[in-house]
Amino acid sequence: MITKQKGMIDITGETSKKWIYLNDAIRSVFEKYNYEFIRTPILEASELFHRGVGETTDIVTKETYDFKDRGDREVTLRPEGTAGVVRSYIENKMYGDAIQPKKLYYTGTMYRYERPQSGRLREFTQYGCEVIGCDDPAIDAEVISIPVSLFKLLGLKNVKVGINSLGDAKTRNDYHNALKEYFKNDIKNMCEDCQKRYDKNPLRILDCKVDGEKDIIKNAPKITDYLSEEAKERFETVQKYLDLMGIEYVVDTNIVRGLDYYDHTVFEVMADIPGMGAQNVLCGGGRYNKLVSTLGGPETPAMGFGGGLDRLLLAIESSDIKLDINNGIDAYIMYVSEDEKEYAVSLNLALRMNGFTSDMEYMSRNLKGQFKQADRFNAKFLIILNSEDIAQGKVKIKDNATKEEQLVSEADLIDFLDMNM
RNA sequence: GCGGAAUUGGUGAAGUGGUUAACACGCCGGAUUGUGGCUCCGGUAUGCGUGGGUUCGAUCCCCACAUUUCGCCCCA
Repeated sequence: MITKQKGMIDITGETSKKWIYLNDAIRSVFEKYNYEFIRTPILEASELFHRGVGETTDIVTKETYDFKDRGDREVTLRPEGTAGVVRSYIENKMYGDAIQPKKLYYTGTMYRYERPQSGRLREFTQYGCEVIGCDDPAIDAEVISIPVSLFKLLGLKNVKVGINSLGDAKTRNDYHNALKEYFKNDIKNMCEDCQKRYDKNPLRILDCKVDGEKDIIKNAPKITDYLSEEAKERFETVQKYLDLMGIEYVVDTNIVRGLDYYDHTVFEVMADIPGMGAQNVLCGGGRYNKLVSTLGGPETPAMGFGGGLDRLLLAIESSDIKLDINNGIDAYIMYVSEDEKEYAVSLNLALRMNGFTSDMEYMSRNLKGQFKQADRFNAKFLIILNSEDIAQGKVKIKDNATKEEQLVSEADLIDFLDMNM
């Protein structure tokens, strides 16, 4: 048997209904925020991610699906959404568009070669947005509010927003050095991972799961102490707008994010939901004012976020949230004889062309079986064909809730269904 | 990439080195000769993750691989 690839999933049955519902909900929220849909390729030049996401990030060094195509081009399956959108922004010269800032949203599959577990797949679906061409802190707050609105509308509780500011490049550099200085003498007593992080990314030491509770980490310098006056004021303004929108958040100076391009505001939304395991970050994002120029475009500030659709679905399911999924068809057509079946075939099409959701028997079941099938489809009306009725130009319709039956003439059938739907 | 656990039919699952691998749900049929959802009865076909090995014989023992899952790393 040929099986699916590791870390990739089939979405079927009940799950696929939830999947579509979530996609609709996401689209609807972005449209209310006046974002424009953008679709970019899944396959991009490898260089885009190396330059964009960062040469030293884990995502690029050990998680990308890199390969050469038949034309010997170095290509990569996108591990995240932002780089491709920014590439498109530059390539299509969107900085010249009349409408600014560009507010773009996307959904699509992303690929990371990781060891899969619950909530972490090799092929996963992300939704997200990018606001390019605007440095207003109110945009930071708007972007943060999007997933918060989405989760609220879906009925998700126990979600926490954490925000932080990474400042500009100088701030990060100063802080980086300050941390190294601070941990210099004690790093040898800390866990193996921390020792690796010390060289690679000392910020990561701060949210270590092994040493995280030790005083040495708790008393470490905080990045907010290294922010310039402007950066600090900017961060406070973002918080002011969040307060004005009534969005609850905590300032968590340990939020770092794994992509190199972030500066100033960064944020995460965590699900505090049992059964979510270690993969409890539902979405994350931040400002990236240098990325557009890094990728060869004009100096252009930008802000965005990405969220995991698969994780959102997990969160919905483990929170026992009932989504308002439209289950059930309008009519199920039942019959026994061949001439009734012939009538059923044309009636079925007529119903569909008139806007009803309908289906009919195809498995040659007996009537009892057809009733069961109709119940499985949650049919509102059962149309039970009978040669004698048909001969008189009538069909029998049974309301599957009230069990009332009545004969309706062929000509009145559509009107009857319209009135009773 | 590192460490642990798991893998029996459509589903949930018992079980054993040896003729037909429980039980339950589901599904199909019958009682009910064209009106069901209760009940009773019957049926349910390439079933023991895949490939090797040990053995007279393997679903059960051994090895490898695959997939899933939990944790780490990291992240959505």
